[in-house]
Amino acid sequence: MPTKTSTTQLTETAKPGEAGQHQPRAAERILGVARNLFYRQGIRAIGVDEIVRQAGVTKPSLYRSFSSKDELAATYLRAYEVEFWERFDQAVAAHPGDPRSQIRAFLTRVGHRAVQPDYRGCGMTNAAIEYPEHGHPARLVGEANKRELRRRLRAMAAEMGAEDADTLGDGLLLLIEGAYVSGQLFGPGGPAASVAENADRLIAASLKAR
Amino acid sequence: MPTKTSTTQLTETAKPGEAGQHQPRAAERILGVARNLFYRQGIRAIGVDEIVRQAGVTKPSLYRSFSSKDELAATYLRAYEVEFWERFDQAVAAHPGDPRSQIRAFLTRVGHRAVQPDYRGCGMTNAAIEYPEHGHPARLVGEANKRELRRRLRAMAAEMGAEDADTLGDGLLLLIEGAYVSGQLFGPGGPAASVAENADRLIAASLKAR
DNA sequence: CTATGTACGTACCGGTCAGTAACAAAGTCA
DNA sequence: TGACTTTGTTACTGACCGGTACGTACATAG
Repeated sequence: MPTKTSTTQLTETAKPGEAGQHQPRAAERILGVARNLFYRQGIRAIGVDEIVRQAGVTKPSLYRSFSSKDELAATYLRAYEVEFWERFDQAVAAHPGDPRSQIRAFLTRVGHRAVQPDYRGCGMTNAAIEYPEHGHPARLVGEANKRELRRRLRAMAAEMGAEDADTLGDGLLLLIEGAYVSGQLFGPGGPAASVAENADRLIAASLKAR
Repeated sequence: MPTKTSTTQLTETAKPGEAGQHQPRAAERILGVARNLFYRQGIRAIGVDEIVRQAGVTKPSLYRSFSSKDELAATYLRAYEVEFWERFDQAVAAHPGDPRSQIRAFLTRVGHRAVQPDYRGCGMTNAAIEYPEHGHPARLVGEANKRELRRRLRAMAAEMGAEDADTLGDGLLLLIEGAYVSGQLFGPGGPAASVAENADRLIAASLKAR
C-alpha cells in the first residue's frame, strides 16, 4: 500500500498565540505504526504493546489519544478509506463522462496492486471479516464504505446506459471484492490480474444484452 | 460438583454391550464445537477454554487429540472443505456435460446462502485473511482449496468453449469470492444475490467473443 | 517566582491466552 | 480377572491482553 505519511489531523486545537503544529506528536506516531501493523498482520493479531513499542511511546500515550484499541482501529480504517476514495476519484477524474473507462482505469490499478507479493487486500474488508460482531467500531467503517461504493458503482452502471444497472453495479462490486480477497490468497499470478478485463467483458455483455 | 459416580451422563449413552464405534468421543465433540465457533466468530476470536467449556470436556482432552489450536483450526477447515466440494460436485452432477448450467446451479445456491442474515462467508477465505502469515496450517488449507477451485473453474470454462478460458475461469472465481465477502458485509439485500446472473452474463460475453 | 496545564513515562492491574504435568476414574477387550 | 485405553480433575506455567493510577519534566501565564 502507499506509504504516504498523510498526517491525519486529529483534534487540532489551535492554541491562542502562534499557529505552530503543536498537537500530541505521540498520536501521529502511534497511528502511523498502527496502520502498518494492522494492515499487514491484522488487527486482532497486533497488541497495543507492540504498537507503542514500535512507535517509541508508552501505553498511556496511546490511551490519551484513542479511547480504546477498537477506536484506534476505527481511526486507522477511516484514514484508509480516505486514501481509497482518493484512488477511486483519481480514476474517475482521468476519464470525465466515461464511466466505463473510469472503471477500467480503477480496476487496472487494483489488479496490478493485487498481484504484488505481499498484497493484503482491502483493510476495510479484512477488518469486517475479523470483527463479524454487529456494531463493532471497525466493522462500521467498512460497512459504510462498501455501501457507498455500491451506490457509486450502480450509478456509474446507470450512466453507462445499462438496462439492469443495479445488477451490473453489483457485479462490478463482486469482482472488486473478489480481487481484494484473491490477491492475498494467490499472490503473483493470481486471478486478480484479470479483474479489469473481466469487468469490461461484463459491462459489454450488460450493455448489448438488451 | 457431582464428582460421585452418578454423573447423569448426558442423556443417551449406549455404553453396554452394543459394539458402538467408540473411538474419540471427546475429539468429535471438540471438533463440532470448534467448527461452529470458528466459523461464526473467527478463529482468533475464540479461545480453547471456550471450546472445551461448550464441548463439555477438558483442556487436556483437546490436546490429546489435537497438537495445537492451529492444528484444530486446520482440522476444522479440512472438514469444511469436504462439505464445500460436496456442494460443488452436487451442482456439477445435476447437469452432466453442461458446465454453464453447473456454474449457474452452484452460484444460485451460493447467492441464496450469502444473503442470509447471519451469513459468514467462506470459512477458508476468512481463515486466510485472519492468518496472513505464510505457512500457517490454517492458511495452507485455504490456499490449496482455492488453487483447486481455480483449476476446476478454468477447466469448466474451457469445456464451455470459451476462447480465453483461463480469464473466464478467473472471472468466475472473482465473482465467487466477491459473493462470499459481500454476503457477510451486506447481509440480506446485498450484491451477492446477483452472483449467478452476473456469472452467466460474463460467460455469455466470453463465449460470444469467439 | 509561583501556578497551572500539557505531554509523557513508570509501574502495575486483573484477566486471559495457549499449553502442560501428574494422577484418578472409568470403560474396553482379552 | 487384569491389561489397556480414554477421559476427567486439579493445578499450574509464563507470556500476553487491554487498560489505568500516579508521578514527573517542561512550558507557559500571572
